[in-house]
Amino acid sequence: MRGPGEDFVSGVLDVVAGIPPGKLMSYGDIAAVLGSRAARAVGTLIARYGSEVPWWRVVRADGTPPICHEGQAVRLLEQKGTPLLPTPSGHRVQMRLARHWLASR
DNA sequence: AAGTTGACTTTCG
DNA sequence: TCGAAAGCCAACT
Repeated sequence: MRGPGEDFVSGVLDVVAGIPPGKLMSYGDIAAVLGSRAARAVGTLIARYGSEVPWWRVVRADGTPPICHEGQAVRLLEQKGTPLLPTPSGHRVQMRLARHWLASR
């Protein structure tokens, strides 16, 4: 899938859109699926073009939600039934349970 | 073409 | 467990 016409942006959006409800993926994981380590680029692209995809299902590798919309992301995740873990600093996602594996890693 | 930026990751203290 | 620094890659100017 992802034919030759697909570029990095489309690949990222495609992977994010493919994350099932209740599951999560980290920026690095998405980059890995695309065959790259550009986790930062993934975040930037989602911020720009991810308005139509479930970006709240994409979190950092340590399980903390996106730095820009953490409060909103937590609320959405909680609403979607994602297992959250309360921390002294706020909330954190249990990647160990909710991580969605897709090829590689 | 080259340098800067960024919704990141990992390692060290 | 938390905080700071270095590393990496794609897009933007």
